[in-house]
Amino acid sequence: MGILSSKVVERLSFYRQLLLKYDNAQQSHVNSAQLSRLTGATQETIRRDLMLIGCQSLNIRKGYLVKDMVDCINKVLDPFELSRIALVGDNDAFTETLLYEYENRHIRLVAVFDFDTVNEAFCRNDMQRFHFDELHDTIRSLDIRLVILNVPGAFTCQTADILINAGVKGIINLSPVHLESKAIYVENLNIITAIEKASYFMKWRQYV
Amino acid sequence: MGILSSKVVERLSFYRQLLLKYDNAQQSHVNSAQLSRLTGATQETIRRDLMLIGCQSLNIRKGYLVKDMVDCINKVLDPFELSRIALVGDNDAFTETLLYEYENRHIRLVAVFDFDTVNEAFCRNDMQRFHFDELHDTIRSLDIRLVILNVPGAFTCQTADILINAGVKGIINLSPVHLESKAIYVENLNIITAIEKASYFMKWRQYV
DNA sequence: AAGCAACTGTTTATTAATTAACAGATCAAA
DNA sequence: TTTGATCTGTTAATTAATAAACAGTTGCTT
Repeated sequence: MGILSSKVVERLSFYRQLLLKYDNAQQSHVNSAQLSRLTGATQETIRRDLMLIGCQSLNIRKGYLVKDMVDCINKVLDPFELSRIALVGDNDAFTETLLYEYENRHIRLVAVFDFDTVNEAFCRNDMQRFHFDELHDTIRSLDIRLVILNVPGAFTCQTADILINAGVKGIINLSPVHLESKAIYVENLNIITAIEKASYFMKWRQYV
Repeated sequence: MGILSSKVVERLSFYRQLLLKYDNAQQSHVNSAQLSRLTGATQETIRRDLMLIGCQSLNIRKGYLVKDMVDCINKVLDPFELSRIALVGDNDAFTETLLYEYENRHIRLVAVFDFDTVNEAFCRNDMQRFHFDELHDTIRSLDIRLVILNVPGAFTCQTADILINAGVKGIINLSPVHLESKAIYVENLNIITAIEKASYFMKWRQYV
């Protein structure tokens, strides 16, 4: 199977997030119409996405088996081995999410870097807190490849340099300064752009 | 001029963020090749975007006048009147960004809601801190239409309900539970999806 | 003032993504 | 066992987005 497009990967991630809740609710099957209602994607898009990853319905009248679909998506999205990630610039909501809500055995938050002292509320033996000063050395010694960067824009570039220099290969950049790199993978989630986009479409669609 | 596509709006926001730094650096002109290098978009895409909003180069040999381009983008992206926004679930980096880095006279952070007590570091007379208990009443009395939702997934839906009920017309959802609404504008910036996407492409592009 | 170089503005072509359409398979009910 | 409703899997059509191509204009240089 070849590489999938960015949009397909996004949707697969989204389907799985929904299905994991479904699974807990003892719903054994799901069809494309139901998924369409939950996701906003059309039925055809969903079936096509599943076709691309070789996920087939075994019971054509009831739709897809939730467990099967999750397994198929797991095979595509989960890294081969444990991926240790770090959060640079604290955010209680993210920390809580990554530690307690995101139960993916293949991806785990192992370090949080901040200026502040330790926040006792979020301490586990498999997750440690560090001061910014320890950034380079800790990233290197823990062999962290993927980092969520959540610092004010004034620190974005210098922090990114430290990270790349310490061996990081992917940055999810939540800071308001756009990062661009050919050497590593960068995903910019720019809050300023999000606000301006929201304002624009709220104006046009006359929600306001 | 008609409504622009989501991608064009995103790029315009991005161009402006770059140009505002350019402007400070006393660079009077910029051409599409330079912008292309900074943004990753092709020259043609950039020229086409600018054409769409009626932004023209007055000096065809030097490229676009930075000031003019910013003015053109302002006209398209900035709301007619002051847009008061709120941050629900604190995040020091975002608060700092929105208060001190994002100097847009048309969009202003006026309220932060959190469980914690006041963080003295971020207090200004035009921005106030509130407890979650005050969410509904404060949103309504301050007439806030756009909110950044930054809470753990367990609280996403109930908080969104309160917000919508209080008159909010747009939510930028940073929590790990997808929101979908036909009544209001929703922009999901899902950190779980971002992580899974990054892992996927890092694997395929062999950055790891 | 003539010629050249640089960069835009716009049209046309190409590629990507989404939606529509429908044949085929299978389960359920009568 | 037959009929029919339902939902998939896949191909074809449409739409959206990007990239290429190039004519046209202007300023700079000689």
